[in-house]
Amino acid sequence: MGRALRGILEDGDRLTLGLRASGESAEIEVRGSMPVYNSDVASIFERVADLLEIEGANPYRVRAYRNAARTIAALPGNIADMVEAGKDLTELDGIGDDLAGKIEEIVATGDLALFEEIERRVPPGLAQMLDIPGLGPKRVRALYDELGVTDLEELEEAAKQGKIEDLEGFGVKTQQKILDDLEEARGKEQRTRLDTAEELVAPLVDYLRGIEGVQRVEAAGSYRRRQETVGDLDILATGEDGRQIIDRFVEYEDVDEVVSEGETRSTVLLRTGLQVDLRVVKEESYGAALLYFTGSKAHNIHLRNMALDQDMKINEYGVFRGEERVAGETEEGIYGLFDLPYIEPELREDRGEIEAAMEGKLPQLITLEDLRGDLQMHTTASDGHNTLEEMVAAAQERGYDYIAITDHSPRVAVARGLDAEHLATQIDQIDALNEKLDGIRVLKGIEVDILEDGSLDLPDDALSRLDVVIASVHSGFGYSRDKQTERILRAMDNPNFHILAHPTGRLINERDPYEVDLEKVMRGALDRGCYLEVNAYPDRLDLDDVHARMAKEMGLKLSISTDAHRVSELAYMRFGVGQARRGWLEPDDVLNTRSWRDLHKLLKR
DNA sequence: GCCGTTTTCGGCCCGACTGTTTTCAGTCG
Repeated sequence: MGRALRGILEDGDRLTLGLRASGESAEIEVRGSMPVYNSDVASIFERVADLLEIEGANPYRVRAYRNAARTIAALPGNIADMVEAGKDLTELDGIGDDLAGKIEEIVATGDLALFEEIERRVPPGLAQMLDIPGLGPKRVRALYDELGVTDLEELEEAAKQGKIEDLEGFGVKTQQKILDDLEEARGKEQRTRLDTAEELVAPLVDYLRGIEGVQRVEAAGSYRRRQETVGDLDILATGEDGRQIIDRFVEYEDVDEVVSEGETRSTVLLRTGLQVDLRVVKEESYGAALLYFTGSKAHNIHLRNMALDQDMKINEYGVFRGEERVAGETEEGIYGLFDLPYIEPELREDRGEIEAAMEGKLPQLITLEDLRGDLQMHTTASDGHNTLEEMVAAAQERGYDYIAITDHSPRVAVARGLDAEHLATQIDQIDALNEKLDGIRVLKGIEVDILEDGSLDLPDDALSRLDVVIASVHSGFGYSRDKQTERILRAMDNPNFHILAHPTGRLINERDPYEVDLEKVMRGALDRGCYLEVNAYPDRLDLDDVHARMAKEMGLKLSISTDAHRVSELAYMRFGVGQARRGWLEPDDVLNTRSWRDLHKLLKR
């Protein structure tokens, strides 16, 4: 097995499954069948970049590896399949002849000779030291050269012995900070889910707006781009006296530690450990600062390069031609300078949005208001917390034209799934309810389990009575990619199957997606007249943005549904819409933007 | 290592804050 991939596979299911399938030694089985994923290639390139940087290599060469890693990680399709199909990899952003060759090498061998070569010169443990805030490539290099530190353990040892403070460019404070950060890293922090971030942002933004002299406050960064998780919160405020605003900011009651504070920016840690960066600019720079602080970094760099081509310069204060300030009040004004329409924050990932804007081909992104119904929710009949009537009342309040009630099937025993008999009872209840209702239609549905062999967990004659059949995988997460893919396609063969729910099964920060060939699943859905779901539940967001876009490009329509288990969760729709927008989806790409009449036609197979 | 309506060579985004520096390097976003 490739050395570089060993770390990735070690604790995953793939290795175990390979063993089970063949009964042979792991070495042979894994080498013969081991697929290479985009994340494998991206992670090798990232690690090469880290080590090259520590080595003091040309920074632009380092950047080339990072750009390539980013490009590959964001590809909807599988890079190994592209190699197999003989596609020209140099057509990808930031991939030239050299990197194309290296990708082919990784796909063919699972490994990269260059990577092993660098690892012989630079201890690989040094790369982890880059994750310590305040330690960059130069300092890591110095720690290695001067003290012989090669990994985090030795780093801690050196700091405890007080060896670091004596190094040139280091001091007592730096040494103590390293110790503190190592301690904190043991608490294992991860990125914060978007819904958690929302809870923290709202009161903080309120507080900032209440500070004297503050004109505007906006949460920017990945939060504004509606990324599924945020690494930190970037908040922009406008006002004349930055120092005064920052003095009040660091007094916010939830601040645990002030990392830095200056005239225009400050970084603090909240008690949850979440980092918050506040940037204060004058009102005239609002647009430029919002653009800068919203990112993504790649989007900004792209724009700044366009500015350079036209002898202009973009920074967080405005756009300048020589000394003259030519824009900066609004984001629209800055985009307008380049003859571009406004680009929505969710698109700003440098995944082709600037090119699309130039050609006038930006998508008209779906909004919350476009949705006319919600196609997945649960009631007390299975594992929901509210009754059928309560869910319907809440949906009416949201102004929906229809909702689908989709309780679990029997297989999900913990959820007290409905058998055919209980389902029949619910069908009668819904029929009776619809008689009385005005302005909303309750669709009879189910979230039926896809069993191990790809059959569905309820008899066809029960399923055929329903308006909407959502099917999903709740077991057999460890199946091989091929087996999982076949299982799902087989389930879709059932003519009652409408929508595949949470298609990868991932739980953000908790469970990785199961192995499945999504492209094949999507192709299969297209062929059979089935659809996939963007599950809006903030722990799931499944499909994610990249795969939602992949579906759109294949012409496959998706539903956006909350999977609500209580009335309050119907409001999760905003998270699903955020992912859909990041995936470039327009109203027409989404099933439940349609009237029930039109949706009903689409569900006929 | 990539890339090209000015370039196949010579560029490659830009500024704030900290700590250790006495004029700035390193890091970060």
